Amino acid sequence: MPRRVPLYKRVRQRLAAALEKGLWRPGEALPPEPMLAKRFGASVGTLRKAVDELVAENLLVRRQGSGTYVGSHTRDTMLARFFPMVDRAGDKRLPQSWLLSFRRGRASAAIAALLHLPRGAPVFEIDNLLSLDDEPLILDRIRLPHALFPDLTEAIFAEREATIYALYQSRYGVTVVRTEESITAALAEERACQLLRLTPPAPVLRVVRTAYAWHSQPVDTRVRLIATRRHHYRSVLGQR
Amino acid sequence: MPRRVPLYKRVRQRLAAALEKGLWRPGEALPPEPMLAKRFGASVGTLRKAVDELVAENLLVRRQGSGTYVGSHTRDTMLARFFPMVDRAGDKRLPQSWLLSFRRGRASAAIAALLHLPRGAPVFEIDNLLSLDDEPLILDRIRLPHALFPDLTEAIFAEREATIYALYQSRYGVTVVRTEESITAALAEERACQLLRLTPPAPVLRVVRTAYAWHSQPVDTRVRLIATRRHHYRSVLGQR
DNA sequence: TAGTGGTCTAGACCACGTG
DNA sequence: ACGTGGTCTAGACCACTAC
Repeated sequence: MPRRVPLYKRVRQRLAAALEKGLWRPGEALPPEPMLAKRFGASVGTLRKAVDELVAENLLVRRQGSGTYVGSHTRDTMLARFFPMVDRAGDKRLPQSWLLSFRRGRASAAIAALLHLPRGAPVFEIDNLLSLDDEPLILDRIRLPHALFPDLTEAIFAEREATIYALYQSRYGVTVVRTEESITAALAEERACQLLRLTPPAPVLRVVRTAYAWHSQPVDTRVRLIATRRHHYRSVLGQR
Repeated sequence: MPRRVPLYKRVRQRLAAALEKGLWRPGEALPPEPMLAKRFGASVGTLRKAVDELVAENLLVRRQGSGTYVGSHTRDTMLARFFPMVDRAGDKRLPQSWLLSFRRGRASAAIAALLHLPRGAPVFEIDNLLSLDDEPLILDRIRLPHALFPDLTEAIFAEREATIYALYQSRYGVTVVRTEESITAALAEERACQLLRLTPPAPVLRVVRTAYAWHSQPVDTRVRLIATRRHHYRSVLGQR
């Protein structure tokens, strides 16, 4: 445990806290750097070092000549940061989404552990099918805590304008910053084969994905079956 | 195309070129920052910004009070950066390696494309089995270009002291900085089932991994079948 | 104790974007 | 033309490591 916390780390923390509190909305510009530096009692150089870290974590975006902005979940950031599937040519495109079912339920032991909830806590249970070019690609079984999304309804979910994460951010002030996925190989069950248009015995990727907001707060978790006929999961290890 | 390249970017390039040339060996310390700054005709602050970038890419490692060192492939870096498999508890351990076969061959069209070689160029063809706790986990079919590893023999490969990437680095001066993996689901063939101790029909992860050195120079490529009985592939998307 | 990288400052000038 | 972030400098002091 470091006794002495550097000034730029403390500035970083205070800035992050202000962002989390919603002091500036997603997409909105922060005050100019000299003003922020004065407010936090630091030099511009030190303030910049704090901002550098938040930019590296995609919480802030710098635009030279214009300003520093609060990061927001657009289709582009979604595709670049959270959608791992590429086609044979290595290209990415956002899939179409098809809502299969929307229910209220209670968290099982496994779901409760992943979402850091008490067992039996109310959750939304959503089944969703993602397709590219009318070919089914991903079957999602999503669970999200009632506590974070109190007034969510099937209509709100189905009629969202952008991605699911963008809905979390714009309507509930919850910003997903990281997801963790665990990938195994599995044989698709009969119903999954029908929905994904596969003929048994069909091997699929079985991905358990949990999304987190700041402070590693779990936002949603899903079990995802992926048909890798024409697309594959791309993973880059090492630098960058 | 930027007309004006910032000084710290030019310093970064010259530093990276010196590293690639092997001016300092992996694990060796660079000269102190004030001396490097003077050599490159920049202030210490600018030199530090260049070093920051190379540290972020894992090419350099800073140790306060001691110096700045050339990064080297230890078992730890291997595990942390290039080995994606974790057990149920989320823990990682390096697997044992078992050499199945070592041959000389010619690059097929597919291999040649991945390794940026002319078709038919000489390559080494290595089959390798990775196990954890005497349970087979990964079956690797590795291809590497003769050109990069001219005097490689089965004995040198089999009797290496550390990891394969560490061998590339210490004996051939080739440092892997990035790998790209494409993951699909597949059913293991009969021989793969035997080697991985699976009973058909057995779903496995089929991973095509290509490793790159600086300038995106391909170093090796492998087709890897992974049995996900007790371990899964962990992938983190978004920040960090 | 000497030498290393880590933090912090103050200020000058540049490149870019917006009006 | 103005205001923004981007680059670059010079120097002071701190924290850590090695001897």
